Amino acid sequence: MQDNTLNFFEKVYEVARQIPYGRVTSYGAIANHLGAARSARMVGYAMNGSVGRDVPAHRVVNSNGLLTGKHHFEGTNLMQQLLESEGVKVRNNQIVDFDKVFWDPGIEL
DNA sequence: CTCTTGACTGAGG
DNA sequence: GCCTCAGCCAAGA
Repeated sequence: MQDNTLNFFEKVYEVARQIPYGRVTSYGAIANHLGAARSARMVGYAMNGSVGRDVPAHRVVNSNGLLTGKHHFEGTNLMQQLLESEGVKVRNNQIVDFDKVFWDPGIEL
């Protein structure tokens, strides 16, 4: 499905959608894989449109493993619940074993 | 075209 | 370890 008309947003969706169960990644990692390493903010920005798509935005966090985007979810801890539901432990809006659950699109892809 | 905003990141104190 | 500053790029008004 390599649509030649892949927009920046859609590219982000494609990668985020491939995040395996119980794994997470960072905006920079996705952006880097897209070739726009300096566009990590755009990745998060694109996630705003991820609602209504098959994009598990709750699996995407910042480089610190902090759930920066939890405010964009419905509840106050919905994002955390989703992660914990997948086996990802979260502590104070931050992923505990971030190094272990981290998923690098440039390595496993 | 110009300005603002933003779910980021890395470097410096 | 914590806080602050600057750079980065894309979309919307």
